[in-house]
Amino acid sequence: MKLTHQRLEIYKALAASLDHPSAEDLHRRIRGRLPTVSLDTVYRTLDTFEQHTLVNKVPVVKGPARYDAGMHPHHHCVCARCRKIEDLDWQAVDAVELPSGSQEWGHVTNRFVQLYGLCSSCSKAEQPATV
Amino acid sequence: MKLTHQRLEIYKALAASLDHPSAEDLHRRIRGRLPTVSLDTVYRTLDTFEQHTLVNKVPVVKGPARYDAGMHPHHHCVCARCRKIEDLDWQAVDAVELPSGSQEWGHVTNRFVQLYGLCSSCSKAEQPATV
DNA sequence: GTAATTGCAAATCCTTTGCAACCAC
DNA sequence: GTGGTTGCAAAGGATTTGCAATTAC
Repeated sequence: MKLTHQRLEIYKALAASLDHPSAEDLHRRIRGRLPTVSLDTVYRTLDTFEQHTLVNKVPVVKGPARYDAGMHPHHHCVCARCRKIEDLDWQAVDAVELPSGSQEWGHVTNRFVQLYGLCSSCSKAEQPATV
Repeated sequence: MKLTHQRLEIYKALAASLDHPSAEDLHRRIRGRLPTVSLDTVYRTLDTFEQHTLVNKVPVVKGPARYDAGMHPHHHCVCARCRKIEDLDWQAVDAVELPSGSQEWGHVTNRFVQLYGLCSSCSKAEQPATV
């Protein structure tokens, strides 16, 4: 894998983020340093990183895919209203043995949990958006 | 919520499915009975069902959203290669208390786990697709 | 009768792809 | 030098929206 300016900036921007940015978020964030970088390069680069297990794509029900450079095992809190995604460590779950059914299903490479609900700021707001 | 033919067929088709179909899958499945139903009605109807907590949208990293009419708490096994999604009961995880961090985050309404990997048929195939 | 729902078409959002120029190795 | 990578533009897939006609209540 070649080291290009674009890849370096994209990786640095993602690693510095705590908010699980989308490809477009990252594109915006690196434009100051690399004004000519294109959005499709960001997409391609994130794909490449994912294949090399440098980043993770976070599954979402709505809107653009979100990315995460923290590769230690962890989970997510997802807000149904503002779509904020926050990391969560939950060792009690990590420690639970895989259920017997999973062997029959196939070969599990990783598990992750999403806690779904309303973040504290959205809890205060009156009209929760739908999932 | 009005009961229309379209809604009834969509709900029946989803409830009869074990494979977590996409909107387009469902559209195809009900066309035999309702030849004029449109895909956008399927989307709108699934949205409506979701707001009434009759169905769940399953978060995916790639491809169209998938739906699930089983509303009892359960989890999913997701194949990285063929994108098959299978239900999984895992009471050991359901029993784990929410971590202390989650209270600070906000109000958690539900939790779900994805076991990610290769299903048994894809495990036998040689070249796993990327996430 | 009335407001919600539908089908159609078009628009929008997000992501991917073909291709020629470019750059890291 | 060469093959992988980029930027551009255009295409593609998934989903949403405006609107007039229709339907459940």
